[in-house]
Amino acid sequence: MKINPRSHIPIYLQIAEGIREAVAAGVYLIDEPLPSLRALALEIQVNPNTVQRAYDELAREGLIYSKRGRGLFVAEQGEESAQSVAQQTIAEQAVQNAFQEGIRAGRAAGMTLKQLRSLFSASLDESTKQETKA
Amino acid sequence: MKINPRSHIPIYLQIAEGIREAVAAGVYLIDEPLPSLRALALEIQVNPNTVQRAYDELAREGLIYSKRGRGLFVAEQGEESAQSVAQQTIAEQAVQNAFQEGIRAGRAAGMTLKQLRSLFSASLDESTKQETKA
DNA sequence: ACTACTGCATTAGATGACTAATGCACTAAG
DNA sequence: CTTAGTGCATTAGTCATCTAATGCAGTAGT
Repeated sequence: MKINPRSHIPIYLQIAEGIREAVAAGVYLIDEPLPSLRALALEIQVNPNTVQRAYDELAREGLIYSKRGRGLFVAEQGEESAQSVAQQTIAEQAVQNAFQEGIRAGRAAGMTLKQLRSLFSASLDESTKQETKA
Repeated sequence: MKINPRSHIPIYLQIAEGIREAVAAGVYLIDEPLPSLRALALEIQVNPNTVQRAYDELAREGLIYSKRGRGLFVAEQGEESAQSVAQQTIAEQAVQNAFQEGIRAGRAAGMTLKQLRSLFSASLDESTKQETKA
């Protein structure tokens, strides 16, 4: 798993995404153990609490479950859930943060919801254009 | 001007919006003085620095200009800018920048356009909710 | 010059998000 | 029972954002 400590995206969200992708890819199977807090923390050179927070996030999503003293495991609906939601929740946080920042700025500037929606569509068009010239 | 100190929207942005609306409504005319920092601060029961920050924001947008020792004044393009474009040019860029950042992050994570639109709607709901609480 | 107003700069306090340090409680193998 | 592993709770440190306290510097009327 690759972690960028200098990213503006919080480490715990990067970790969560990494696990989510791995589960979706079938690296960890249902009811099989995930890397322990300390093991993963050691691997990516971060505090176990940060890994814990990532696992908390995934547990809140129902992707995994934990047994005290045992370890962390992929939940029943974990794999499919990870596949469908997959890379949605890392962004669900990061993307929504960006969106809300824009919304906040817009509303503070007196924009209506309609205007904001219009701007979003325009932004979407802009982005999809640029995508083809890569 | 109505200010909600308990809103999640920073006070200085609320003030900026209030001034912007007033300028757009023709309450303050071109090259006419705006309320002084302290006067406005006293009126809405807030620190002059907070008002200053609001005026800084508007000055950065080109809506107003300041003369040290004299006061703050509506810029030439201030009124029209506030009416038609203002909330749709400078602010538009800021908003679109935020949106596109979110879109970029989302697409990098493999999201579809549909998912992005859904997330945007969710963000919009979130933002409008928090606006009314207390 | 004095005075009373301006905007502005510097500094500090309050709050929230993120990460780390440390220790507790539980489980299982020996 | 001891031990080495587990997850988890508590606390603290760091950083950015927002707001306030205070003082400086410019302008104009008297």
